[in-house]
Amino acid sequence: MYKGQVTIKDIAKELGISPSTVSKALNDHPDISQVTKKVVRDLVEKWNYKPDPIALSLKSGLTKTIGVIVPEIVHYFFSTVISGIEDLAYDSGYHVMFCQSNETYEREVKAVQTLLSSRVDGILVSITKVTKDFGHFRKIQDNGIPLVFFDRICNELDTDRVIVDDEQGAFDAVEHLIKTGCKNIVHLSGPQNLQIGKNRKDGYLRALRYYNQITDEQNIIKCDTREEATIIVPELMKRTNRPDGIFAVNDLTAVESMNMIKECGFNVPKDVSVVGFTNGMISDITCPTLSSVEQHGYMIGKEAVKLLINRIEKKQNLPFRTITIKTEMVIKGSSRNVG
Amino acid sequence: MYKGQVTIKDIAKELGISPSTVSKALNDHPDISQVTKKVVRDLVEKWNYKPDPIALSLKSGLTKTIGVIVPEIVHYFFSTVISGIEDLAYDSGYHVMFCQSNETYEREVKAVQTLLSSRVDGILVSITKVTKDFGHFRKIQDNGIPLVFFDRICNELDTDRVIVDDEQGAFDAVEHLIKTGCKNIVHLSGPQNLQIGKNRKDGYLRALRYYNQITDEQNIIKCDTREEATIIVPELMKRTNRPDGIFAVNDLTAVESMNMIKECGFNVPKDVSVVGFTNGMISDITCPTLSSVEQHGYMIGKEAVKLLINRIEKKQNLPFRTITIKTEMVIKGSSRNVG
DNA sequence: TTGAAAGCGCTAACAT
DNA sequence: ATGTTAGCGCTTTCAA
Repeated sequence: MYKGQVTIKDIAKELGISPSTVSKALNDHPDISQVTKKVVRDLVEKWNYKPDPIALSLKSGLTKTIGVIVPEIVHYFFSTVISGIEDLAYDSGYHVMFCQSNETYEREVKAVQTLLSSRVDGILVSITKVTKDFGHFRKIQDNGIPLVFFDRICNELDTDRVIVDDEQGAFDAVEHLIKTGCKNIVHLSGPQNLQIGKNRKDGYLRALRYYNQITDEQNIIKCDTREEATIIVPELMKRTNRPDGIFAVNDLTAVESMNMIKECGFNVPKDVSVVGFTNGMISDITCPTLSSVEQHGYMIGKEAVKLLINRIEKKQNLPFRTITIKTEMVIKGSSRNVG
Repeated sequence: MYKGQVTIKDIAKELGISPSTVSKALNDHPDISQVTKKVVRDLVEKWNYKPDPIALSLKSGLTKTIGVIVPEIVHYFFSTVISGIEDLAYDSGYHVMFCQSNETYEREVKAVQTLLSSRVDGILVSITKVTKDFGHFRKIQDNGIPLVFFDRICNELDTDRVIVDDEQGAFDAVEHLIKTGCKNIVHLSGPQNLQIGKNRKDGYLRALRYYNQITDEQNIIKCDTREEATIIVPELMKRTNRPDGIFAVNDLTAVESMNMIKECGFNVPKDVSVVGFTNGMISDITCPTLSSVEQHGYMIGKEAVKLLINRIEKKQNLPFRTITIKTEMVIKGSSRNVG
């Protein structure tokens, strides 16, 4: 406690009443007379008394804090989700504690321990690309702490979830490529242990089938980082059946693909159209600008918090819910325009 | 408190000893016998007892939490700083609570209140572009809470600080431009109420003078966002004394400048060299890649936490320190190579 | 060597 | 309408 911090006792002593009367007055308890309430409130105002949240927590067992675990905040998508989380959480009277897993399993486990040990009231998680064991998340549930997954979810646990309509988003992206003339579309895919990786691939495949294009396993390549794109895309461009469209699982991979295509002497979008996923800041600053699937990260963050706080504050065992956020195909310069 | 959470009382009861003995045993108090300590530790292990941080906080008055206020985490620089903060803080047994000011004064004030009301042990701040009144920060100090500014500092308050050697970084950038043949270098500057804006301008001017180039007020233009660059750079390119070099106050402005230059029909770096500041992720994915000044955000975060924790844990009134982090000119594709 | 009791700031059941 | 008391989980004198 910081020196000089006013407590309920100080107020009580000054007013010559008991601490509990002060407490009740502040909580607008019906027992307390209007005059007393007024006197108390005035002094509270004057002395700028603020209840100690620590003491409150000790009494209630609640910390009014929610924990968040994300892979990396450098990614535009996660930073927008975090903004959504922050805004709604603070508006709802909750604090937020962040941990980055840095895409490693060990850090993710450690983050869970950290949040658990600081007694957060609930936890929001987007898992790493490499998480295959979910024991640490089960521990959260065993502790009776509400858990909500967003974007990169875990299917093995019963929880609330907020997901992006990845399958439809991917379908829309590939449909756009097909409608603008692409006949040989490659999908640079994410890891298939992540649901989002699978769903985006499924959307890609559904679009090809829907428009009677041939699906070819050779056209689905695991490639979801800049580094991988640097190696893989030049190889693609050397194929005899060179792709005329690329649907990448994220913006960064898409952008690096564009760069590689240009470096190989081809034009984007004339020779090859490229579409990314996220519609982040970088998609606006490349040349050409990158057509991409908007994910509405801010809204995902808000919905996830809403679900979590609801779970924290209602005692009843509500059934688990999964909220799906619609995507939006944003056409920019890296894909040919219709017509 | 979550149901089933083991307390010191449970341990005591099971072992038929008193809670205070358990407490002392766990804190390795010399009074307690080795046998008792062993027995206590074994049961603690077995029952997975963890002391309640809330109770600890109430006793000690310390929350082992530090608060951080940054303008926006979507910016690469701030997200790297945050990573540094997080890593060192957690390793030192502290939790971290983030707030974004979104570059507005109101949000910044609110963030201070939020952190103060959650009783953090210390606060780390990088101020907004528009902050001109510092009463909210003074309040932090009045509460006796250690405060450390980083990057965007406040000069009106006596505090510890971690800053980037912006002046030298800017000097290096402009020196590089001069040495590679630029004769008419424009500086797209940041707001001059921020020390970093001033320092980068000063470094720009010092380099020009050092190399006997003419300094011209017309060549210093307040422009530190993509939007501004979209308007300002095309105008620059229409000047009769068209610039052959641009030193931008940040990467995003630099990148947008490159795009505008290209759109006006000129080549980067042949006609105009461009250098940014931050050396963030985007500087690697543009064409050409962006030459930029590396700021070492991760290290800034670590140093800031070090300073803060030191201040929190030492009772003595140490003199305030300012740590300066060296920058590094990273030459890439947007500036001509020497020779 | 161990235990009893008080207290951190607050609330709430139970007096008065 | 107001006060007393106990207790949240833990530490820390002080007493045994």
